[in-house]
Amino acid sequence: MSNETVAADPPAPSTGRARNPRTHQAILDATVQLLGEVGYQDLSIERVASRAGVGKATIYRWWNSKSALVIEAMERGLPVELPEHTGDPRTDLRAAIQSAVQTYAVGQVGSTVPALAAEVSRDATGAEQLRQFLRPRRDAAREVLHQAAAVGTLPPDVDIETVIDLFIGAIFYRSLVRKLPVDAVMVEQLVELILDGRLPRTIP
Amino acid sequence: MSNETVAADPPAPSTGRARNPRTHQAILDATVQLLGEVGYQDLSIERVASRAGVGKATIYRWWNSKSALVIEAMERGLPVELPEHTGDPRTDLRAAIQSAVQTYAVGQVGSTVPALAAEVSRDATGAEQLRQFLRPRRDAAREVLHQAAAVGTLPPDVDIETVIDLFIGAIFYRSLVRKLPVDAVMVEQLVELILDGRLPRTIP
Amino acid sequence: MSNETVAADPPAPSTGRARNPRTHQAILDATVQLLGEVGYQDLSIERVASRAGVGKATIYRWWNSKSALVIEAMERGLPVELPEHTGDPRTDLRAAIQSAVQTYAVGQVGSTVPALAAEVSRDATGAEQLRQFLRPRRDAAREVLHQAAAVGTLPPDVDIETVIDLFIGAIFYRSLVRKLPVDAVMVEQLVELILDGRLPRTIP
Amino acid sequence: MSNETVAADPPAPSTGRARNPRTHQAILDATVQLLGEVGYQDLSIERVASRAGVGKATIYRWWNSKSALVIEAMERGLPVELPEHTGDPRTDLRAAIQSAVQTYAVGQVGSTVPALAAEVSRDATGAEQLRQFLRPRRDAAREVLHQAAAVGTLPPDVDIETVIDLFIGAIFYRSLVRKLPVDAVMVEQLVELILDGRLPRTIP
DNA sequence: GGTTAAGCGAGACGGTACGTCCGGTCTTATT
DNA sequence: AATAAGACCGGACGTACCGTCTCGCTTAACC
Repeated sequence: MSNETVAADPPAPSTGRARNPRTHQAILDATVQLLGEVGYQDLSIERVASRAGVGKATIYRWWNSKSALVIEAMERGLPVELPEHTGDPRTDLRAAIQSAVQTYAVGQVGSTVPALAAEVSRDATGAEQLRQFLRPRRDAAREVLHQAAAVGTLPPDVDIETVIDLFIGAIFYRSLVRKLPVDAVMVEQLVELILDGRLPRTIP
Repeated sequence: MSNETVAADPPAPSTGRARNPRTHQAILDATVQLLGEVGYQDLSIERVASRAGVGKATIYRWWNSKSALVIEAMERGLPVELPEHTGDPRTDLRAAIQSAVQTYAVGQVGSTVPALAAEVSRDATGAEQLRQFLRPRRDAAREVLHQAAAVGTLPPDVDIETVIDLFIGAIFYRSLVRKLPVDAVMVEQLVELILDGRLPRTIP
Repeated sequence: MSNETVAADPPAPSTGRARNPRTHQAILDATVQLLGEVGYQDLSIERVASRAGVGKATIYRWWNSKSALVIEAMERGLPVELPEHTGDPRTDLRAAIQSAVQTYAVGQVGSTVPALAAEVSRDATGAEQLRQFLRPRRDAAREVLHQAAAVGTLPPDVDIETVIDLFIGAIFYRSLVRKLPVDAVMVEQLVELILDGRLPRTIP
Repeated sequence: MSNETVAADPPAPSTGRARNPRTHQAILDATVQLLGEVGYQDLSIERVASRAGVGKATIYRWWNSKSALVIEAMERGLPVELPEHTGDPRTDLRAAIQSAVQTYAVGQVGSTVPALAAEVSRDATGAEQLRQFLRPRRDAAREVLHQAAAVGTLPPDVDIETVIDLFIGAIFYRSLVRKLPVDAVMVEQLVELILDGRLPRTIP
């Protein structure tokens, strides 16, 4: 269901020296480190190579762009944390939404996504890689909503993908575009919107 | 209501020659042109200067970054289109949402916003500029929702800003991050969610 | 009289598989081809290997430098053409000088020699290889001059090596350094200088 | 009579900031230094830039190849030493030949010339630059031989250019191609050849 | 209305990074 | 054991821009 790798590995070579796994891990590690230290914009292939003790050409051999490298590095180095499943729709949905807040409004991943989105805007392959990267982040939420629909907490024909876009989009947009904090109140507003159809209210 | 200029004008010159308006317009025009031709990523100050027939230093004198230049150019060159006000909440909200779709999912502006969001993530001044740029885009929606709350279509204590984040976020995220189209169905889903508390449903 | 091979053969293999003659010929052939197509400067080991269908390491195993490879390739692939011996000193000397013109001012070999000379300037082994490569080219001239001294056309104590340096040097320098053509007039001037002690004259 | 500059300066810019002479001197100085330290082959534009404290692009702006840079650096940094003129043909010719020995068989210039000759072999512009670089080195010799022809020591119709090629070629070829030393004996052999028509003899 | 400071074009400049090529060395599997 | 294939580190290539800095010219603003 999830992709194995995001990188566009060149056609499997039938002969020749095998790919050195240590080298590749070093590159991915260096990428994650630099992402945390200087951010996506100031991360250069040259610095990754130097940090990893690797030739630039080795990086270009296996990844054809900075975005492809960063996506794979984040996949392996910053895995999605899956909250436990209780079975109670409200509890589980709240956990899923809080997980999205963690991802987009707190962690390293979120602040990198706008740059990736911008970078792949003229690159169909990159766009697909980005989609595949985001997919597992949505899986937990999807499962929770499926469960809720199954037990009747949500209507059976609810459009789950759009519901997910609703709360991830709100968190993403408020945090990364408008640069405003996303607090517990907003999480609760989103939970109530989805489970109760109650629009967000201001606190009196 | 909106800011006059986004640029950080240098210290007021007590004497000497004044800023040449023709030069500035040429720079902004060239920026809008290049934004359409090559996109934000490949737009360089050097190309803008060359296209505008202007020295690079003149650009740096009046704008301290590419993002500041682009924001001002978009403000002046790609003004927000304001749909007319009918007084019917459903009609007006639908128009406001469609306007957001136009902005983020169709036009030149939307595809630039992720890049701006990424660029200003480490720059408080830039973040404020971006917020001010986005403000007028929200104003129409805010007014519609105020009106709806006034006539009782929405609860009086509805959190209008969060409602706006909800539908702009969903459109923005689906279109620009997930690179999926935003169609009329989704617009209707958003209208019904806000006015009827009805979660999005799949089409049977 | 001439060396058998210029290459620094690795330590004599006491056991194991022997050097593959087909492979070696393919390498030398590819080298001669590329020398003609792109010249010495742009000839790379990588291209030779690819053209010959051979691994780079195989080349490095048998030749320790590009110059060694090229020298051996030219020895085998572009052999010196020896003019027939008539016994008449003037005819034979003229033929020897014309042969030098062919070598240095017309063929593939000459234009490679400056590059080799430059390359081996800090490499004693390479210098010796270059000397050995050039030796057979001098042999014909030496024999002609010996014969002339024997029959009294030249003084018995003539310094034959220096005489050879004189005419080869003049041809080499004018053609390859000054990039000027070497014509029949100059050949005759050299013949008369050596046999008659007549300095070169301008044509009236 | 001599060229003013070898570099292919871009068309004189009528406007804009003036070329910084200190920067250019620093580049030429660094080139001469590195030429002495590592030789032409291992001299890279990158090292010159780093040594001179200069951006690579600045070098490429004014010189379009390594050879053009090196030629101009040698012209300015390793000027030809002119022996004094006595009026006696034999003395002056000996001095001119010894000067050629200094240049080609001892100094930094000579060992660089084969590399230059090789590099410009497919480049007409470079070939012309090399010719112009060599010209002043020949001027002293030319004047001496003109003088000798004027006073009757040489035939009036002597082909002076070819005579110069003869002795420079012999020195150049023996020293740089055959890697043999050029001693006082050879100088005397060349003087006697030219002034007396006496072929070189071996020392008994 | 003459003086003068600033605006301005052009572009030089030191840097950083780009993406590519090649040099030499080293595995790996094949022959 | 020699080889074809090719991964790998490192160094250099020539180019594009960055943001800053002169130049010399032009022109508006103040005396």
